[in-house]
Amino acid sequence: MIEVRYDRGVHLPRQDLWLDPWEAKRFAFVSHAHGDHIAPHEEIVVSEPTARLMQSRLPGARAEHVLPFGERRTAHGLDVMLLPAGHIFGSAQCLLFAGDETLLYTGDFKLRSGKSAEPAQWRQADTLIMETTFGLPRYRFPPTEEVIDQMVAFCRETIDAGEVPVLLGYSLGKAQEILCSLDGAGLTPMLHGSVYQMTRIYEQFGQSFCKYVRYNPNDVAGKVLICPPSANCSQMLERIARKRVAMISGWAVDPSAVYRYGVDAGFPLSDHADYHDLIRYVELVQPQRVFTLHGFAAEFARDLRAWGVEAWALSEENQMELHFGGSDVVRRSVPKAFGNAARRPDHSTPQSEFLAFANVGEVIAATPAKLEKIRLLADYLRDLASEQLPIATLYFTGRPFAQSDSRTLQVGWAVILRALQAASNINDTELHRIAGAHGDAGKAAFEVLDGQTAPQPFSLRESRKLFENLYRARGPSAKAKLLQNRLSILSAREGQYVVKILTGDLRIGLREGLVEEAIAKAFDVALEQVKEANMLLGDIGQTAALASRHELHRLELSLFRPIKCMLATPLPTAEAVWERFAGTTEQGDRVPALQTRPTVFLEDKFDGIRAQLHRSAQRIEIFSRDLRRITGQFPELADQARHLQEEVIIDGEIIAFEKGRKLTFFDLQKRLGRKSDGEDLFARAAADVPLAFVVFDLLWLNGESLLRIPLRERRRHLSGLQLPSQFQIARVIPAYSAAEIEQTFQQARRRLNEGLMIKDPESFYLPGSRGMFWFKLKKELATLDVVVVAAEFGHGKRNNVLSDYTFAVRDEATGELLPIGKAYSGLTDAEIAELTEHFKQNTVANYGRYRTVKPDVVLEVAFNSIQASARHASGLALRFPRIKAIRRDKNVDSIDKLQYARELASQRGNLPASFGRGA
DNA sequence: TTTGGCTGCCC
DNA sequence: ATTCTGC
DNA sequence: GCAGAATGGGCAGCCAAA
Repeated sequence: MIEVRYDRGVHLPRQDLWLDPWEAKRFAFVSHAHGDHIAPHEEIVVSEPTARLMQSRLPGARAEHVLPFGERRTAHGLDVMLLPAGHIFGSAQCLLFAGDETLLYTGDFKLRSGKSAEPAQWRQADTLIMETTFGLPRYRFPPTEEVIDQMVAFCRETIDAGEVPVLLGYSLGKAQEILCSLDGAGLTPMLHGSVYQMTRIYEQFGQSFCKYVRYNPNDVAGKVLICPPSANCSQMLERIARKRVAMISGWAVDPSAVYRYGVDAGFPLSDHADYHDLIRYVELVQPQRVFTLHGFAAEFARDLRAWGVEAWALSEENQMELHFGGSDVVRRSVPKAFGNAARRPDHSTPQSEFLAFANVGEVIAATPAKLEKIRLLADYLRDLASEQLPIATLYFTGRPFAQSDSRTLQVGWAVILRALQAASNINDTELHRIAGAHGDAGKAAFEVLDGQTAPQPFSLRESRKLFENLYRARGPSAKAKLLQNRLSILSAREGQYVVKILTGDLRIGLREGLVEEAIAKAFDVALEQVKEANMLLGDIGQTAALASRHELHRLELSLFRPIKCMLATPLPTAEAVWERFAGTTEQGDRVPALQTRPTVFLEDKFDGIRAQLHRSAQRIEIFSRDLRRITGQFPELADQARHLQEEVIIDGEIIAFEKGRKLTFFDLQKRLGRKSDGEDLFARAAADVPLAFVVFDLLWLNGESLLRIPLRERRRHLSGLQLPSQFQIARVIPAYSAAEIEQTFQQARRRLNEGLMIKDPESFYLPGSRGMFWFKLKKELATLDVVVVAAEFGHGKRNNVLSDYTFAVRDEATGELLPIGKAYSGLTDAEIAELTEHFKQNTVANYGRYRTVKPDVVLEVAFNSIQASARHASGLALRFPRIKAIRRDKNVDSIDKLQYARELASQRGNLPASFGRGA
């Protein structure tokens, strides 16, 4: 019999024919236009409509065997016939004649006749390879007319109730089927942009639809909105206050689908065969053996075997008993072919996956438009095979390992430079000239390596291996050696991207946030779902993998999976804070109507480490702000948490704390990076720097998430907890005016705390969001007038400007100018440009990227605290220094004196300026 | 054995 | 941490 | 308003040079 294999697509090795392969192949049959895997194939067999659909958005030459339906033809030496598959417009099955044997491959198919696809046909075949997305008996779709009637009724009822019906269905195929179904119902469909585009393409090919309009946010009333599933929970839909959302999908026969998709209703209108039709199809084709693909392939094959038909599941994914078919995922989205030139590898090193990755990075770097970046990345990710997808996705966040992976490489600039030098054989001065000239490790790597290496193909899997080996190697020398060995056999572009990942900074104007958006776009899933999954997994690669299989919904918030912190937006004054609340009150939706004045919750802002503690009866973990597990750093707190009565996730701040003695962040820091191996640390650390856990939020209580109840309620639950002695609840003070906020801020400062947190009592806990519900008020301690004594070129886009200034105060005793800190932040690009010019003309000594300058530019520098330090010659250093202003009115004779800075430093707790100089 | 440089992680 | 900038 | 880029001080741990 015809040999059939599976390796990310069905392969017939004797015929050297691939059926819907995921990756570029020499010769392949492409069943329908959902596929985005077409472009790279060298030679394809397709139906005419599919070819035309492809041609319309994938111009360019490739060898195509365009075959009519129902006629036996020869293509590439093979004897084949295409039959309509009924899935979407143009979808085809492939019947292969090999000697006196036949094989029928269905692709995605359905038996019921749809309104926008050719009805399916069939022939007897010896081997049947069939798509079995809905291969469980419970997937039995009701009669189509019945479903359509229900759907129309849903739309009518929704409109009659003054709400907007929203129907979710894939842009290509399903949406047009919906559109046809609404024909004659007296409803006006309004199409989401992507649906609109697809529909227009259908029309170009002669399909006609009922009257519809394009999405217009101001005119949704009375219309039926048709959107792709990804639009659910999107901003576009959020804006429509009164709506009812329905998912149009075969999965809707499952009653839980409504909850899983987060919609109001579901209608099982499917482009796939249901269980009954799958069985019927096997009866029609009368095969001697069956191979099943996608969805419940293993289950369906088992059922067939029970009926006496020889049947086996083909793809490995099927063994996992998914609820969602892989085929739906991988092939659903429609590709954009433009801008893919980058994916064409350099011909010098063909087949290098890593080069393809790097080239995509280059194209993304080249466009400033965010949406374009997202699109480019989505196109790349969508094409990747399941093994490559998680790796490349991770790299686009600039990480060699997942965020939840605690491994660190210990490879920095020094190691990279050493490896670059050895790999390229250039001399030290030349290396430093190049490194200096760019101020960007990646660019320097490119220039250093260009033409100096003997590139070999580098797969993504090998790249992962490289990072793992770099981790394992002990010591900078060993790491540099390892890196050198690899760099010497990479192209310059690949070397550049290896270095970019090592430095943790791709600098292509795209980071985790946009990578999440790209995942959502690539696999047509909701952005919110991607973000939540990424947070819970702590692994964007895995997130992408799950998204590609539409399995994100399986992830749930749970104990010991850290939640991203809710963050606060900084504001400079109490008035500015109050405006945010008072301002929204007038529009009237944030604060309950019964209150005449808005209430805000005030808490002291503690200067410690943000921490999230998860506690069950069996286990306790503490996570840092970046979701790193830091339980080992605070053993006594973890130990005490056992005495809590409940299962909780609490959010708070770990501070250095001892009764009667003010401890600072500085004290706390001494405990921070400590290695925890053994009980001795327990006693020693605790004795050194005693701790307290100040709790200000409760996110989980006895099996239930509290994220989506108001802060007010969460606080109420929190106050009911019995806390161990080293835990304390942050005091909340309600306030009703800017004056009260200011007064409480001053009190917080007197309590030696950093400042004030101002929170909306009605707000939910929004993980990872720095929204308009939490604010922080933190004023500068004081400002110093200082003079710039040295300037440096910056990095990245500040490569060619002197953006980084070292500044000094005057030591009265000796008359010297003593450096006290550095800063760039606070100046606009224009000011930096101006100062660059000035310092270039007033350079005292030029050391390349660093130069001392004539001390004549006076800056007003703000900071939050000042303390003794060996970092600068003044013996003092500033915390959070930033430039307040260029004091053009001052000269070097009127800058602040060292003595004054010392006084500030010596004040207890660095009280605010008003307590110091009396200003 | 001490010290300085490097790295990562807190703010 | 802080701040600015482009989308 | 958000995401990204570019920048600050200071600690502990680790390795390699002194």
